[in-house]
Amino acid sequence: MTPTKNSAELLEVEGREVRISNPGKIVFPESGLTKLDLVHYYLAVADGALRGVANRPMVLKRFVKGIEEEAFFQKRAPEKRPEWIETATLHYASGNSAEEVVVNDAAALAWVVNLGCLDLNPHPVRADDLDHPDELRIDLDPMPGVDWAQIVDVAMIARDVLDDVGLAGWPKTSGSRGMHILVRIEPRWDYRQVRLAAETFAREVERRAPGLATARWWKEERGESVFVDFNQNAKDRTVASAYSVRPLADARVSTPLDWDEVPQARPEQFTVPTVLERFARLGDPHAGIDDDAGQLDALLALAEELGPAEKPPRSGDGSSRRQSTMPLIEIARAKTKPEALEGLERWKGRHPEVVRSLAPADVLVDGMRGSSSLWYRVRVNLQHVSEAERPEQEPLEVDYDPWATRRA
DNA sequence: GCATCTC
DNA sequence: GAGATGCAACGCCCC
DNA sequence: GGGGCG
Ligand SMILES: [Mn+2]
Ligand SMILES: [Mn+2]
Repeated sequence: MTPTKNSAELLEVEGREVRISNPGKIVFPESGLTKLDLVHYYLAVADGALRGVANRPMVLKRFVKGIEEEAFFQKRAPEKRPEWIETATLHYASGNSAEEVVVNDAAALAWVVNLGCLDLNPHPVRADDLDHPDELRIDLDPMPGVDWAQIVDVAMIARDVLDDVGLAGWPKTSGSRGMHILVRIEPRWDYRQVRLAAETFAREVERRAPGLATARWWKEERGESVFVDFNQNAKDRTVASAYSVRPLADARVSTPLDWDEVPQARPEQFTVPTVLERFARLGDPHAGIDDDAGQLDALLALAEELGPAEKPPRSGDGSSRRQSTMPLIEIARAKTKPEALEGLERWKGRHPEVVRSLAPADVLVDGMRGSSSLWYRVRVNLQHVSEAERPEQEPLEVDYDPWATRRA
């Protein structure tokens, strides 16, 4: 008799057999959570987790060596898969397509967790209508330095705006630093229209909460505010779904809330162990999310009323680069964050008088996705520096060329 | 994590 | 049989 | 076609 492979666990889930390889493998070194712990978590909250992903194609984000190692994305469903795994084929403007996994039951949930999936990232459409989202997603992204209280303030204002345009919002922590508000809509509008509705919504939140929230695309225009990331509603963009475990040391969960919990909630309260207990006690606050579907007419009418968003100024010279609305200079590009920040410190040393007038949000440090690896860029917004004192763009403090090897 | 390719 | 490799390539807006 | 954004 051939024994089943060394150290695998065969689970029976709703009459289907799911093999969990390396069940004792540690996924979260700090909290000690194993693969099998995560399978048990997802099965315990399956009613809620499936409400977030059922009938939706999803991108697989696989942490096959735990959260400390880099994950990879996989759009196409593995060719070898149980016959009960459902899929949907997405088509792109390029002519390419991808047959993505659709998780519709607890067994499929266990199967994707075994593949190394942690957070689940479904599209805002259902498999039976891939061109018309049934979910508008309000993605509240705090810029650096923004505290939780400000996110809550923006969320409550967002709720007022939703109310005014006749829509119901379902709030959850993102599991990272921000919040998501899900809005169930009738699948009557295409991606372009849903995104326009989301952008209009974002502009209205900014109008009602100036300084707290922003709908500005360019980072240097945002300041210390909550970015209402309307672009998350574009085609081929996904969001971590309800009850997703995020790849942070404390195993935080994107946790559905009731609106009356929002003011008191803190993201770090909701982790795999605490959400297990909470779900057993309260069930899913989003249980009613599919009972009603809203209309985008009011938001699209407002879009018409407001007209196009303010366009950035034409670049005066002949260069084909966007001209920033802000006096922005680039300081450094480097392979690592410390290297980039050293460059920033040297620059500060040379311009002490300028540093005194900089606001925290005037220093922009971004991780950039290069051809293969990550690199870092530092920019400074000189808006608070008097024109006479503004240093010119200088040669970069550190100059890393992320394409150096491949361009040759 | 796993199928697949190469030695 | 052991070891290496691939697993995404988008979409949007503006020069 | 590329930069910036996610
Ligand atoms: Mn977000
Ligand atoms: Mn976002």
